[in-house]
Amino acid sequence: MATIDDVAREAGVSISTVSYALSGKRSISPSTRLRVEAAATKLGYLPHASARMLAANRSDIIAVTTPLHPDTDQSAHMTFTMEVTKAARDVDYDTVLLVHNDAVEGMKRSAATSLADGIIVLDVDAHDERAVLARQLKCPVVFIGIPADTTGLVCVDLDFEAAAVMAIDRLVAAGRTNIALISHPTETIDRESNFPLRFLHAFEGHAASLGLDAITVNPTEHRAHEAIDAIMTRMPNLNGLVLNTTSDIAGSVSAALAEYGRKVPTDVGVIAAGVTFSTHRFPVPFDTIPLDAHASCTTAVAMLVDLIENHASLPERTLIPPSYIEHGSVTPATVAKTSKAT
Amino acid sequence: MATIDDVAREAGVSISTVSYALSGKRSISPSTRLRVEAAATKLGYLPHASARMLAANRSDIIAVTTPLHPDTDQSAHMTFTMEVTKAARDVDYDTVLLVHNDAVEGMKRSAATSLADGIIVLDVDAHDERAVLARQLKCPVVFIGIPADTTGLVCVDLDFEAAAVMAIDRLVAAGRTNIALISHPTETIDRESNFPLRFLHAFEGHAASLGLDAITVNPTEHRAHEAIDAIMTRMPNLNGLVLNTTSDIAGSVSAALAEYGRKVPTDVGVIAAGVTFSTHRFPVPFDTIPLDAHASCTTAVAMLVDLIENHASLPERTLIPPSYIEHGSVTPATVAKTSKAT
DNA sequence: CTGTTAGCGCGTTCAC
DNA sequence: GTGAACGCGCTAACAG
Repeated sequence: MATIDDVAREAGVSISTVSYALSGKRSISPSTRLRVEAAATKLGYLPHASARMLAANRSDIIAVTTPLHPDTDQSAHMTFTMEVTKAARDVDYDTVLLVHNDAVEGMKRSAATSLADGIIVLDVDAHDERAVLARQLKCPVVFIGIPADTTGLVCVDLDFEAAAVMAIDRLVAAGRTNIALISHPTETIDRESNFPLRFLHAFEGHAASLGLDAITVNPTEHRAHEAIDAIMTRMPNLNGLVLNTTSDIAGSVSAALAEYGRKVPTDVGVIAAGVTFSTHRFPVPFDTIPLDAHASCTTAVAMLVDLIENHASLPERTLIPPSYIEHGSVTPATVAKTSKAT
Repeated sequence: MATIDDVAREAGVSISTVSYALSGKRSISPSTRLRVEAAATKLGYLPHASARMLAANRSDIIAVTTPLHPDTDQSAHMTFTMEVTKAARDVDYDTVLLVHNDAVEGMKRSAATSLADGIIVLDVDAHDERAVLARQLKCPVVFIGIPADTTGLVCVDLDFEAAAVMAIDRLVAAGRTNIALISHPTETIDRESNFPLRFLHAFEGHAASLGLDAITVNPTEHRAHEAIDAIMTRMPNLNGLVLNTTSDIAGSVSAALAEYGRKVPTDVGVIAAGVTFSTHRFPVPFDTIPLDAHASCTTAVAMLVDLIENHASLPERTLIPPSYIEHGSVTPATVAKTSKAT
């Protein structure tokens, strides 16, 4: 409501003095600054958003594209969108949402009209059309997720490869060398969503390099039973299980194992890796290597702001090192019932 | 990149002619309009967002506040946020997200800086601080959800009372008069989230008016077993069940009933009412009276735009009539095993 | 170094 | 169909 004019009048100074006093872009004597600040507070002055955008040639808005694939976990999208928004607010940016069929058109529009200063891309496919677009836009873009070709892009993600290695190493360290992976449903893999494949390949590669004959399964259902059936058939002496899959499937793993008389963690050590959901509410909580939305989004936003404000030159790929959260679902195979490992 | 100046020069007309030709706010002779349009297309002209906002004194942006209560269903939030965004795009508005602790401050900021033309409020509590704020803001606000006091507000929601009545009537029509309601977890009720209470009260009121001694349960867990235990103890001859609860609980109802040897729909007819989730993936899909995010959000956005563009005077409460989707979980009690009802 | 004056950014819209 | 005055804040250039 109040304009910079009102504040200037109230403080008895010129408009530009108000601007400088409030932005701090030039030094102003303490006395006048205080008067200006007092006037601004008194009048509840906040600069008109569009006027500031036009004059400063910046909107302080970040656009977020979140395509909604029917198979992907809605709550995971929500988490990332919210985390980006919170991270953006922490550095004084707002976020506009560019949804699904509007994603590509929205990116163009946002860049062409200078609606947003930069763009965050979520839920990235291996071959994502938004990657092609990002290369032609002069508007800064940061991807959360890694497409197949990262040339000329800036991408942030959990180091899924390291997470897969960490999961195997933890199980092996606990003496569990008959290991299986339940990966994502086939429909997700088929879409070439990028991280399930990265995890799967790293898992198989690391297992092979250790001489383990680990097996992997991609379920078609939304519960674990089918996957566990397949695993138990091929590997009856299973004692380590890695879950890089949906919460529906992970949540029913304990029940599916129980049908074979196998318990977690005594018979089978279980690690959920590269997942956004928490296993707190599961019958048995699992050790988790989280796909930490907070970390990814905070990093991505910080990088985008660096691009916007400093025209920074950033690496194509920034991989966030995995962390390990223990919940007691991986105990040493031989002394499982007696004590914790040393 | 291209400005209105470039288009004017390219088309050989004045700036204002370009503006009128493209906005359609005044009639322009077809020949010049075509030249202007051709020039605009050729140059890929789109008006600079902040310039248009400043000149038109409208941002074509709608703010959406979505506080994140730890107990509420993330995917439900996602659904509503996305539906609002899609509905807004359909009428040429973008959406900015105002998140959680930022919700109240964000509403003030958005209104004071004219960042957004209007505000949509999601996840409304019975006593929501945002209702108080909305009354002082001159910025149009529409609530999706109904707070206790709607004076001076504009609110949209499913008619939960009608949904409760519909659920009971359906069960009664199928000859199922021993009816129980599984309501939301106590933590949600305690927060006075508004709709679970509205549903609960309508359920109890309608049951009483029909002379049924229906019972209601508020679970504390995230699965149905506890609730079913409580119901079966008090009403061993249960034959109708209404679910106005979370997807976790609804999803385990069939299993919990099975522990008492009761099957759906032969022994117990089940209706999920006022819920956002789908029961497609449940072991037995349930008849559903959906809390249709699409309908609510489309209506809310249409009303908000009406407020913004026409300063419309709208009713405090707009209740969306419930609809009923059959999945075969309510069959007549006496002929359940033989045929469908007539 | 502090404060002021003046022009700019880009569309919209009113008056001619 | 056109010229020009806005809308509001930022900032370079200038003066004290």
